[in-house]
Amino acid sequence: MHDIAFIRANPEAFDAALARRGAEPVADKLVTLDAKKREATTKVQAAQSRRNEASKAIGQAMAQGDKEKAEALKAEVAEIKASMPEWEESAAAAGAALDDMLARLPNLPAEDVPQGADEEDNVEQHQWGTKRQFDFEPKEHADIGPALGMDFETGAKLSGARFTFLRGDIARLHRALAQFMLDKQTRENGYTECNPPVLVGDDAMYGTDKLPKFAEDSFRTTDDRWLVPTSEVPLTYSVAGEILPDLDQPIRMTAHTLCFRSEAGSAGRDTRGFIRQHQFEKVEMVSICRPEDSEAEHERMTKCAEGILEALDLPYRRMLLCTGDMGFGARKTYDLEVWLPGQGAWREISSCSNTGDFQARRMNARYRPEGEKKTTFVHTLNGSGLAVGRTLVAVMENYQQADGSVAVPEVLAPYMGGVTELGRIS
RNA sequence: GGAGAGGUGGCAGAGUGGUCGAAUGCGCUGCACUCGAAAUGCAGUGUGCGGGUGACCGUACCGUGGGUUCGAAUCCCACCCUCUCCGCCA
Repeated sequence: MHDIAFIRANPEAFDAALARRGAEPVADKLVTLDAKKREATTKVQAAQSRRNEASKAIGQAMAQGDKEKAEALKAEVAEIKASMPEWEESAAAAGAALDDMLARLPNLPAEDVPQGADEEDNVEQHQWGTKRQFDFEPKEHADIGPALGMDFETGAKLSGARFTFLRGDIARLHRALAQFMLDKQTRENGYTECNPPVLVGDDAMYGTDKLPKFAEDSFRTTDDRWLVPTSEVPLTYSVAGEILPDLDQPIRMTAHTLCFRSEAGSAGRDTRGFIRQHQFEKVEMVSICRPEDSEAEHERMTKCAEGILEALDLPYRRMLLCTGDMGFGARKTYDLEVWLPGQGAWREISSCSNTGDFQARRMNARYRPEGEKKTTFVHTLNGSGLAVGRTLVAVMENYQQADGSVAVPEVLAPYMGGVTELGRIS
């Protein structure tokens, strides 16, 4: 959500920033609606003021037993009241139109976000690790998976396309990855472990900018709740409506949850394999911080995600997303792309975004700076640390061996109960 | 799911149609007293929106949304949430 006061004061700058994302200029329309709303509101308030005054006078007149005066005042109030609905409706209509427009506008990109149309224009920041050399032709995870217990057919039998049934040590490895990530985020990176609901109401989805634009990308329950597309939603929304006392330290939360996405716009993309599922697991990081701290926090968060890949010895590169590839609510995003030798491609495994005060405005999350009377909107950040399913894919492809087995990364040993390699099951 | 009770300011808690944005207590902030602290006294202490350079003014908000009324924290309706008991249940 954007600050209408800012747009009113800087219409050209607003449109220019929006244009970087390929959006049409709207400041003019917004300012007009805003003026309309405020004009009507002022009229309503003036009428209310007169009504309140007269009503008090009626009370006094009644107390003094002056019925005549009271009746005269009542007539006056009736007249005032008659003029109110028109302006009330006008104010409400303009306000609703304004809110609706604002709610559908994406966040403005930060200044250092490169201009671009799509992922082709993202800018690589750095690479880490060395791509493994294989003395055989490395396979894609979807080809080695079935023999190891990654059962796409049973997933499809149960639930349709984009569902997978894991069985045996590969299921355990999947669990081990999640445990490992969560432990690292909590023990080393200072995030508080959370276990939030994954069914949430409209407010939580709206506040974290998943609604109204992306309703068709999420699953809805029959009792009008939403299956979260990411635990960013419950973690971030946990501070909605709050006025936080101080934020000397950012509030850092992490959770390992199921995530659900209908993948409505992705027909035909990544239909094979475990990359794009309707249901997947993710360890999420969320930070709530002061505006002046959010840039540093964004860098820190991205490093926390990178730390997981480094511990697993998975080569990756960090991409700074261009204006055309950034998500709706982000003002700046880093994607981490892991190297998949089977596919011979870099694939997104984490996305860390600074949304600035965009979500905070929607969900009214503020804090009071030390010694100040005014409240300020917080900044919110979210990042994957990491997508568990995709990390499993990366481990499979990077740690595969000539016989189709997969070695277990050393750091996962404490979680694997002595299993050092995934072999064929039965 | 059934029955009952209840949702008021940071917290506790009064208020059941008229200067109520709301008593009182606690907490917090400032000032006074003190060498300092405690105790005490005095003053202040919610949020949004609109207007004004500003002191400030107006307006809305007592779970949420409607309604009745000249006037609603207070009456009516619907919904949400919490608590107690019963039922069911991992």
